[in-house]
Amino acid sequence: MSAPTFTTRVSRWYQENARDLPWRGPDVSPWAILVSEVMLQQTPVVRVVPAWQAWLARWPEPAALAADTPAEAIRMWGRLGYPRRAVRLRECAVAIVQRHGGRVPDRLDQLLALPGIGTYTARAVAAFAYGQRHPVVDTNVRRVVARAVAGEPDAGPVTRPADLVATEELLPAEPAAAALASAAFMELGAVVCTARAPRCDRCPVESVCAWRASGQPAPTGPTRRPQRYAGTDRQVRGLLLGVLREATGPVPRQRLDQVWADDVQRSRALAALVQDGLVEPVDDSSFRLTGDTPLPTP
DNA sequence: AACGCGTGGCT
DNA sequence: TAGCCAAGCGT
Repeated sequence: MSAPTFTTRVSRWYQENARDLPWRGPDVSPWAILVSEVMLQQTPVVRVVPAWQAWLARWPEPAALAADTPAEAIRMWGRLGYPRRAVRLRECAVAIVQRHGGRVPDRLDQLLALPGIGTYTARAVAAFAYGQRHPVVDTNVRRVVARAVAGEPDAGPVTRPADLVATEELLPAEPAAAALASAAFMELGAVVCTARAPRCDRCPVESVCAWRASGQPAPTGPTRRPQRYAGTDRQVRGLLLGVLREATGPVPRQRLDQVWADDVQRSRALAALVQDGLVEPVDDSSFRLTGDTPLPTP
């Protein structure tokens, strides 16, 4: 398999089969793309679409979000999960205003320095919002490259420098074509070369896939320990936050006490929410989302 | 470097 | 049914 063949096939497949996702439109701002990338960190596309539209209708540019409270960001985040992302996204907007005059930066190092923006998201914004030639490597791309190029059933759990190098070698020289290829690799991993049940009969590179050629071996070695949820602090945090999100004023501690019986665990979870900037005490007996203000009396 | 961090749909 | 999983990041 040559890289041009592989990349050309996947790119052509993408141009004919890409899902019509709203952040892929022609007039989508860098800020809107950044917001989509943060929301898509560990949250499925179908749940992100409506949240993204509502978020941008309310905060069409970074300065608007920066001027609002963390509490409103947490509420708008809804049930996308990992609500620390909402707080960081607002902090990101503040940093964009302070450091970059309210415009999303186009330099990789400046993007990486923003809160909540890591290796993947920085490269995704640079490529998809600004058309730069950078390898954009997420879990889908790692899996596609591991299978099709290396012949391995799956990639490692984290992005390593070697993954960036391997993906960079697949990119066309021309920046716009490289960005399109990155989107195409991600799409292929998301809808065809999936983790559980790959649809090889619909794959544009089945005939050149190293994993397919070697008989599609199953993964060996230690499988990653599955993430538990029931009974964890995360579940308790979610329950506490659910109450605070719905509240219109300070929430008495007694009401929070009702969401979880174990005092030690509940207190630990609440303290962690405070530590993470999601929640703050109002006085010695009540709490609210950070910066929340009571509804004005009509 | 492994772990903590939400949520809901799918098999 | 109860895991398993989904465009990661920060520590």
